[in-house]
Amino acid sequence: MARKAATKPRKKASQERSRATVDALVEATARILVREGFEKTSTNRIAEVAGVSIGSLYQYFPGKEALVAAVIDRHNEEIMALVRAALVEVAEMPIEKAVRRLVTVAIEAHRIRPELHRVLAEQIPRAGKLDVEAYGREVHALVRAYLDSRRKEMRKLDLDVATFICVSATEAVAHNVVLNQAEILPEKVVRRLVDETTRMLVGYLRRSA
Amino acid sequence: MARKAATKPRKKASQERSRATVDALVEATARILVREGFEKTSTNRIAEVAGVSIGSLYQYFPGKEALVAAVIDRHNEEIMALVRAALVEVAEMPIEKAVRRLVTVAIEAHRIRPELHRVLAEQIPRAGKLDVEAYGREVHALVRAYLDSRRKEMRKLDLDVATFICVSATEAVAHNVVLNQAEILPEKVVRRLVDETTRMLVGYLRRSA
DNA sequence: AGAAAAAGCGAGCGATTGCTCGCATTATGG
DNA sequence: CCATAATGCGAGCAATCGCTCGCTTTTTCT
Repeated sequence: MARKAATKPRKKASQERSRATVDALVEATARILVREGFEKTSTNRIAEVAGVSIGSLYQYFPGKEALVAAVIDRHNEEIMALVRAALVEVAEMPIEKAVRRLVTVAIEAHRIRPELHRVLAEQIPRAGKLDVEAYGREVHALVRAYLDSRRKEMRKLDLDVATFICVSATEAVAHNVVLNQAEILPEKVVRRLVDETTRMLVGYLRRSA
Repeated sequence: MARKAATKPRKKASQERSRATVDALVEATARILVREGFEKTSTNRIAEVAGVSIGSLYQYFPGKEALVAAVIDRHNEEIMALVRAALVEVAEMPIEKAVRRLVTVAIEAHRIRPELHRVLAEQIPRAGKLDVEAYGREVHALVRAYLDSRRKEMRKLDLDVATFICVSATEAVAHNVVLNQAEILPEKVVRRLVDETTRMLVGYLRRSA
């Protein structure tokens, strides 16, 4: 609180070409994470790959964690863009169609950058955890709102519990589909998994036994 | 292949008190992981906390990765013991009871050492990945075998796909229950989650639409 | 008892890491 | 056109890391 390093604001926004520098640094971080792993991701290496000096790096980022956090945020934002769009698109659909769409999107979202996703999932640093939780809460709220709006088509259920379970299950299937089989994913199998997951969720949400 | 360091077998089994040394090292690694995080987990620190010299550490473990892998293995083995026992216990039960039991055990298993589980889940090192996959395959095989034995009570389904989805969903719920809410877990809510998850899975597996 | 093997020790090496600071280069605006 | 700010630079320091090696202590076996 007291000090803020007057002469060296450490982390400053950009006005001109500095934007490019920041982008290059984040992009380099992502590439190194994917191609060399988290352990090899040092600030010196990042600067080198980005074609930027370490001095410049520290003008925009307070440390390695900040770089990695930026990569994570970028990736999460891409995913969230898909998810948000899907939830809007789905707002007026009946649950069967909606669930199918959402499950499909969940898998697509996890497939945006499989290798990066894998690294981020497997070698989590430490920071950014709060942000991830924030995204989680947002998804929960959005899905909950949809389920609430379609209450009439469903059995009596505890909205929060149902949302929690549906979101967890969907994420898990998407996550495992991308992480376990990775590259070799016959489109047929994916469709099959979407069908089955949809069946499970719809069966769980609908009225009737 | 060529060299094996004859005078320094590096990683040797134990005969007497050395057992205690190895245990102390693994236990110290776990404690540091939980209390100081993965970054602070250096071989020097591990030796210090274990009350053992670095020299001794390197007599039994080829490096930091091996220590962490040992902790992971230990933890996974504890979990697998519960899971294996549950699957035996459940072998003769009808699906409703069996699923309820398995979901309960999944949550219990994730609760063995919540903080350690969290660290291992959040700050994975790199090694041991193969072992984790091996456990995953074992669970898959066991569950698949159970489902196969109860085929008559269920609708026609692709065993592998159904197993994959059920295991993924159950693990995800258990995982999130432990990681998200962590300490504050009213027993009532847990029961509720078990009930709902069971309902979803049984509804998915049973015959009838 | 004594010798050999097993276990334990820790100073200290070479390498790497995160990061600073003084200076050079480029843009902006009066 | 030049003063001032913004941006970029990179040698190099202090700290830390993983790890070795020569040595002492303890145990085992005869």
